[in-house]
Amino acid sequence: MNIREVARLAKVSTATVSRTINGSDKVTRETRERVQRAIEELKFYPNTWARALGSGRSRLYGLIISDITNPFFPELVKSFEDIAVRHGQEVLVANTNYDPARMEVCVSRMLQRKVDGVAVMTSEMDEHLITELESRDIPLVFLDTGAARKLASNIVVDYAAGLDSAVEHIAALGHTAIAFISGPMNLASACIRREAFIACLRRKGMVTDLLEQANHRVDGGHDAMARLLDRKRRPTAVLASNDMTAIGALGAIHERGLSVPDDISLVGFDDIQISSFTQPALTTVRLSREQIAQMAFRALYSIRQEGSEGAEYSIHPTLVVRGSTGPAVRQRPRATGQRKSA
Amino acid sequence: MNIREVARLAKVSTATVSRTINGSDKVTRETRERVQRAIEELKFYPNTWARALGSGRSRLYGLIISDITNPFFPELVKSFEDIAVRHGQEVLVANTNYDPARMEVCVSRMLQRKVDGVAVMTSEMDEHLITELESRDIPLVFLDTGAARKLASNIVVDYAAGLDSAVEHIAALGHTAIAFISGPMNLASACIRREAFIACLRRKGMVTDLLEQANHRVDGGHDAMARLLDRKRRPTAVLASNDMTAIGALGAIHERGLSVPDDISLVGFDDIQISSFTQPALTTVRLSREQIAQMAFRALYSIRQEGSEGAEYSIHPTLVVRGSTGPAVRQRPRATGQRKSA
DNA sequence: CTGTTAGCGCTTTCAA
DNA sequence: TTGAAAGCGCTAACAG
Repeated sequence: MNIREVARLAKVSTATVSRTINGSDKVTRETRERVQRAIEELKFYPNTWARALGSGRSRLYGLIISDITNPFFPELVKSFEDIAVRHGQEVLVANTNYDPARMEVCVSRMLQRKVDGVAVMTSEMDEHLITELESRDIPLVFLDTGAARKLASNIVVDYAAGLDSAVEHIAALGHTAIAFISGPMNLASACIRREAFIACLRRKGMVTDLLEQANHRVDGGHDAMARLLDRKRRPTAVLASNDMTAIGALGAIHERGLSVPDDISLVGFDDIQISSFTQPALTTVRLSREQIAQMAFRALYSIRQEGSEGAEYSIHPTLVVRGSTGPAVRQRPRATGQRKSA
Repeated sequence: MNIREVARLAKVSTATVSRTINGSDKVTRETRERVQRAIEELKFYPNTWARALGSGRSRLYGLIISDITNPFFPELVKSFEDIAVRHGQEVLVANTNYDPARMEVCVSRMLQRKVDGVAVMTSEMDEHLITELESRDIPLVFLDTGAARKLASNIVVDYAAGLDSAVEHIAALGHTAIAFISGPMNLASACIRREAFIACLRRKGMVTDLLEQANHRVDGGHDAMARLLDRKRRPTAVLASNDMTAIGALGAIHERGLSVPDDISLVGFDDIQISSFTQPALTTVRLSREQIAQMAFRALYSIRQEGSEGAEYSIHPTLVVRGSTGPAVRQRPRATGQRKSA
């Protein structure tokens, strides 16, 4: 069944059916209604492929992420999909699995499906693949990578502000021995967070020797925390580069029979779902995936549909105080009474 | 740029280019190579829609899930996508958000994109929408819903076997007061799990009065566990209908100052990622999403590409023993030494 | 083995 | 406002 059958039933030309489908205003209300009745009667769904072929737009956006099983991404994907569908577009999700080589496959998939734009929400990217996309006039949007160009926008996250608020919070609670467990140093965003932390502490005139590196996963956080606990100078507060790391750290602390936040305060970054369900719930810096998704979609949409140029967008993470942070003064006898601080 | 340009550069007809692209064996090695060189030189990516239009197959499979932010689904999606891409197919993911009304939108999206098959991995489905899909000869595969038909396969999970192994394990540890926190009773799979538990306990001649209902989310598990702990007859072991519920229960137990597994043993269901990272790590019944995804894809693929009929597939969950289960005899002095049982 | 050509279902000028 | 008809890029049947 196709547009011709609808046309026949409605006694109009295929062009008129097409116009009706596309909401053209050059169709009499009467004709439109007749066509619509025919469409419903035949339960006709226009073939999107044919539409794409004819019109040159696929109504499809590509979304490249690292790994959907990384808790950071599902919300992002969901929000992106939501907005896209609301705008009558579809989404093609592709995982790179943190593997630059797979990035190639992803890009080729996007190219074959002739997407109307690609949101690259990962850092495993290859400059030459990006060029590939750009040379085909495909609008792009990045997360914290590169600069805005003619057809490419960039969403920059103000990590520094996020880290600052976390350090402020911790410092206000009287902590001075503050540690940082970073992510892998080959990841740009992990470096930025680490640098922001160091800068912030320096500004406050604090020592910044309590640094450990991990891998942004639970196991890495666990091991890094164990190393911190083995130091002569132990931290009384620990910031982690992301929540997964913090959750690993939490486990390591518990294993030593220590308490959070009585013995050690802990702050994460991202605010993934499970962070509200740990024991205690994690104080963390929220990086709104919904906001990122919205910006990313708008960025692509405005370039592709509204002819705008690429722009720079910025996102400010915000501190979410929950149960894992408390005063540094645990020596006091009434320390246990200060457990709940959220 | 299109197939014609490639043809021109390679000095062959478009048909030959097409054949080369599709790996037809009726092309001389020499010609094929010439064409391939042209393709690379022009960085030509065949337009998938035109291909779909011409051939009648979109090389696109639909995957309908409840909610990508539910930890059960990401792995499923990823595995499905992996297999699909490996077979040169693409995947269109759609979330119903547990809302039968949104199921309609999902189905219509699938229809418009002319997918080659749909994996319906959720239970919010509407019989008439399924009919809609079936009437268009779209291969389907369900998870625990309906029976196999001409163009529809069904993957059935042997919940009973899974629950059995969990109860066996718990019983072997000497527990007799075993509770079950079920999922929402409007969810078919939740009912099956609950019934399987009851049946299993009956078979062992145990009382089955320790039942609570929750919602398959962390908060529900927490509250249900709290209610169990308020009972005169307290359970020494608790099985949860899914891991989220168990994680909520874990929190509730800790809040009362009780220990897992010393005071209460806990078993989950599903084996989602975080379950290995709770404190203690959760003993649970693993329902392999990878297996589900593989079966689902194979089911669709064999119907669509190999002309098979719909079939019934079955999956057996398996027990994963970790730290949250231990002997019921916590009165013994050496109880603490038995903490780690994984 | 290769080329010619008629579609696939829809969009979009261009006329009417 | 509507219709006729020429593509969009590719596939596949048919001819050679």
